[in-house]
Amino acid sequence: MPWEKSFDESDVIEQAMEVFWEKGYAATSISDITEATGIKRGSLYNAFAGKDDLFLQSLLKYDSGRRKERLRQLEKIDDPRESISRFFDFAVQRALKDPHKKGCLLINTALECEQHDEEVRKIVRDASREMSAFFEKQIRRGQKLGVIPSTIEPRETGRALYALLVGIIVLGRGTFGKTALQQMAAQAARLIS
Amino acid sequence: MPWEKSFDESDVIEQAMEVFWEKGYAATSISDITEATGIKRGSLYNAFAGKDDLFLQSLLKYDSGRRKERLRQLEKIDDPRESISRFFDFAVQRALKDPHKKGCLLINTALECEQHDEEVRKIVRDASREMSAFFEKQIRRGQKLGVIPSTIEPRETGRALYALLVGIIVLGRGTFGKTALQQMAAQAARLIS
DNA sequence: TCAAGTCTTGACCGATCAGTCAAGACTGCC
DNA sequence: GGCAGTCTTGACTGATCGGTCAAGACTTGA
Repeated sequence: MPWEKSFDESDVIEQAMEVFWEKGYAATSISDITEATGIKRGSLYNAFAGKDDLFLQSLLKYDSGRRKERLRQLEKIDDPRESISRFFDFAVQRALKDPHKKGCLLINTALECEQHDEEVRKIVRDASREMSAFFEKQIRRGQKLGVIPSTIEPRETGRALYALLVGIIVLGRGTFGKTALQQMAAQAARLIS
Repeated sequence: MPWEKSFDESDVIEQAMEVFWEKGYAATSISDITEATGIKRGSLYNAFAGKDDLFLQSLLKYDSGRRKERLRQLEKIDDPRESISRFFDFAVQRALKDPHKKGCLLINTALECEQHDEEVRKIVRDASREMSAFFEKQIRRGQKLGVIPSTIEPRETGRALYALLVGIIVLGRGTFGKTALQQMAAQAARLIS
């Protein structure tokens, strides 16, 4: 039998993801990725179909390994108000901690959608819908539990919470500092009270 | 005296702006711009220092000609609640009308800040601060007029309104349709009541 | 009429882009 | 040991990138 690959494809995808995340798809070259991973050009093309494919794999990994995983964790929290506020806190913390201010790969990708094919766009679209559905679900749960007023419209407010979150993540990439981001995040609570 | 330029620099900047706005800085080539404007390569470099400069001019024109102009119009409106809601309505209308779903050039640029120099970053940062200051000012005005509750914190809420607006503009670029965007925009009113 | 000076044009530059490929390195089966 | 088959490597491709430049077109003042 043949020679085994000298690298783990999943590791390479993870490292490529970091590069795409930081620089964006258009501004990332294959050379950037070979430098970041140490994998030589030919080996990279032996393992992946091309730049598109590498990006797609990166996005899929981000979507299932980070976004969906986070949703799963937050859904475990008993108080839905807390699961909502924790989401905002996490976004603020991540923005403050990340020295590269990368934001969210899915949101970054949404803003360069023109450059991608339908498969990538669908991932972004589905992720977005799942996110606002998460907020909607938490609101409905809170209303059943009696901790969120029944006058609140779950769908409308869920979508607004998601838009607010997206705005905070975008503005966290440079413009605003700790205080401002925390103030924005705190206002989320007012949308569900 | 010499030969006059056969084109209006301001027109060229306007057309270049459209290209940068639609495709982003990294994905836009000089050839894209020569095709869009009809100006030959050499003439373009005779009039502008390079791609960076052309982008800077485009961004400056967008910032002063569109963003600031819009703020000036909205500040004329008597009822500050209406001037706020009009801003959200405008963002939704623009997203629905624009077939290219370009969003906002300043926000798009904020997400590719790594590729730009300090001058561009400063424009983006200042614009962002001016935007949240606008919302804050309208809230203070509304409180003086007695149409916005005095319990609302102007700075915090102003910033949240801006984040919500940014989120709507970003999500307007593909993911959500008319109904969803209008629902998000409608929730802005709940932050100031 | 012509010299001075700017604008236009398209060929051209080196660098870099995404992607290819042949030659050699290596592993495991026979 | 040797063959089959895959992986690695780095040189290579043609296309395109941002940017330059010399030659010609044109306008104006003298």
